[in-house]
Amino acid sequence: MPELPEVEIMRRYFEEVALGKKMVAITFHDHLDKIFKTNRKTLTQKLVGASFTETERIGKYLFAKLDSGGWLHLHFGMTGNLELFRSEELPKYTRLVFEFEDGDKLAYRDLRKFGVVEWVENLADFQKKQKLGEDLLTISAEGFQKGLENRKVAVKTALLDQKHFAGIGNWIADEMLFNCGIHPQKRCDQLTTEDFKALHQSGVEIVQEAIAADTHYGDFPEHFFVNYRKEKAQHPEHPKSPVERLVVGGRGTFIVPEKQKL
DNA sequence: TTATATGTTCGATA
DNA sequence: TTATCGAACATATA
Repeated sequence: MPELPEVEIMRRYFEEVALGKKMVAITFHDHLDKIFKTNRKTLTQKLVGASFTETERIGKYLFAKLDSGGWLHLHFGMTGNLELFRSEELPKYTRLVFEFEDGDKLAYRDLRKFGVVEWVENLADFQKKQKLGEDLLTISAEGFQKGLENRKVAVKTALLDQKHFAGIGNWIADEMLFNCGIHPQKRCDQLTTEDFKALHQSGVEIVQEAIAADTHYGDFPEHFFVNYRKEKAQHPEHPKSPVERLVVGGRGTFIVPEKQKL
């Protein structure tokens, strides 16, 4: 589910349902423990008895501050999300539950277990160590260009790299490249300043619109290219140029050949 | 049975 | 030392 817009939507949801409420227990439900980069014992010590006081988001990384010190970092991988519940039965694919004093329970769910839950002391240090760039919504057009212009890799591959600016994922990258009429395999260092400007603007617009529309995967504004993001789909503006699938940087990539040429 | 999936990391190679 | 590439991770669905 989660690229920048959906993580932002989850951040807002997290604020609504979890902020300011004391945790009375947390329970773990991943026998591999792969998700928990901080061990169970430490997580329990940090969380139980504490409350969340505020949230932050950088790209696809969500953080919630603890009144006991430090932050909880949540990453949702490819298939993670949050769900408030009160029933005895766990929501499907629940890996961690936060139990609050008012009886609410918040499930961290993640089918494929590519997500991460961990405690971090300090956000700036974490960002540095993780080589996590500035959020796409706040980086300047110049900063955006700087992160890309000298790279020799395919532009799509560079857009997915989180180290210069953070938040773009596979469908947003395709959406931006379609909007700008740029072929995903074009090398970064072949692009013009106009291209970089257009990509930056397009990225910000897509993300803002997706957030405003409260978009979840499979539920996008009608004019988004992602709705035609499958092999042989016919985009209304390009009826004679059916959508083609390529693999770029190991990721499935969709283009309208007539509009995006190498 | 094979291919694909919204993300990131790690080891090999240049 | 840095940049790039491809495989790997775990699970479901078509």
